[in-house]
Amino acid sequence: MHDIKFIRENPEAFDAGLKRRGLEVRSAELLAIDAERRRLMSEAQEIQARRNKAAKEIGAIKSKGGDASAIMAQVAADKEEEELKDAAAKILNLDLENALLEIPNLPASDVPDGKDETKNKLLRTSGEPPSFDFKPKAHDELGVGLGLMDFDAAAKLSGARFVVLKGALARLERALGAFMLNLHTGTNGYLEVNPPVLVKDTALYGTGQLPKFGDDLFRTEQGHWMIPTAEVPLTNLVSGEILDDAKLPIRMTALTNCFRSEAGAAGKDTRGMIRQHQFQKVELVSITTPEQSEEEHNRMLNCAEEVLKRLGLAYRVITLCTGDMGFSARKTYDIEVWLPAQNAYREISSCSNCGEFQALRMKARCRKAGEKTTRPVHTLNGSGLAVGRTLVAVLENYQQADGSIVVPEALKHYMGGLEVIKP
RNA sequence: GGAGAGAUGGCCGAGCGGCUGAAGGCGACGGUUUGCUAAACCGUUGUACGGGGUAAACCCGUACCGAGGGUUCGAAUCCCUCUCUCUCCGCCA
Repeated sequence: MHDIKFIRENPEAFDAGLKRRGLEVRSAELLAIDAERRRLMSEAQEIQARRNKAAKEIGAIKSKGGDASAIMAQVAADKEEEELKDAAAKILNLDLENALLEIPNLPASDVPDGKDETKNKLLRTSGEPPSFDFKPKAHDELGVGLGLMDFDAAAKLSGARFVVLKGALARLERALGAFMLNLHTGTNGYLEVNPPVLVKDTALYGTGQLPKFGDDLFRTEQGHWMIPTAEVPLTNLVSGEILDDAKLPIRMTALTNCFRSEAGAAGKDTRGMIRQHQFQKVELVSITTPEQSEEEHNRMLNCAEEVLKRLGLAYRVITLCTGDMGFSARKTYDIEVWLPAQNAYREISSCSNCGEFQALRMKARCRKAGEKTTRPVHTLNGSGLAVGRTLVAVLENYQQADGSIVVPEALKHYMGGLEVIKP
């Protein structure tokens, strides 16, 4: 959420940021509401101060057995007026908040401008796509061929966009999750967290999925929402807190299932495991001071890249342009892994710096020891990595002509020493 | 699911409808004392919003004692609703 004070002091910068996102300018409209609401608030407060004083006088007079009816009449009139102003101010406060909640974060100055993904900027590539002396198969063909990946069974149980993994592939997914978690909790220094995957509205408002994107989520009959990413519970862990600057950055990681309705993706990636309603993901979340967040963003990106390097997978990193960034982000790097069967790089991680945007929504602040003023923290999140898509990448990149899969060196230990997955 | 108890500041804990932003204790911070440590003593110690101040410091006002309503000239204190926590019973991975 945006700080109305910032908009008050920097209306042109605010509008310029919205324009870069391809949106209409809003500062004039917001500031008009703001001015009116502040006027009403201070008027109501003045009356309240008067009433508080009068109430004390009444108490004093009555305790001496005197007659306070004159003051009481005045107070009654004041009260009526105050209630009117209060009610009006309350409505405007809500109007303002609702408007602010629906406005996305402003892009950082170094984010490339552009309407859509065609304007994203390549940052670097790493590794060589493998060459095959046969036509590489798609991961779903490989998995089904091995008899260890079953979309029909999943459809029977749950419908489209689900999968059943068995045997060595089920284990491979577990191995990938464990491998990533070990890397991040070990050398990368993240704290492992096992959070709920069902959360309340407030958590989703905090990270920005609500109020605008409820359609992308699953909701239980009891009113819980299923998390679309562990970013939601992990980041909201600091909601409402005032953290000591010295304790930052806080780095957390979690392996969870993620649930997405894929409402807007009808017909997209219908084959295979690329786009599922339920998938596993290892998430990285950092909570930092405002000064630290940019450096932390790069660090996080490196942590995610390290997973692919150790798995020996080719990838590239791109900086998303203003038009392709998510709602809460001020800057985002995507990592795309090479998929031989698609002959293309496909997204496997997204690392975003949200600046103070989420912190303002969830009232997460920090403070230097000994200082009075609090500041909103900065929040960052990134996939490290999407486990399901990593499994897809391993299958396609490590496939052999006979349809068997070589287990990457880094995973052998997790696979109980298994070298090759074959039927 | 049934029955009961509770929710107060960083923590513990008191609180008659007005003198309570909130006693007391602990912790933390600053200081005095001290060869060092310990101890003792003194002081400070919430957040947000609005206004003032170029800004930091600071000053004024308002709100907040789980949340939201209500009663009252006046509510942490009375009433209603909700949420959460705890205990016991049942069920259960």
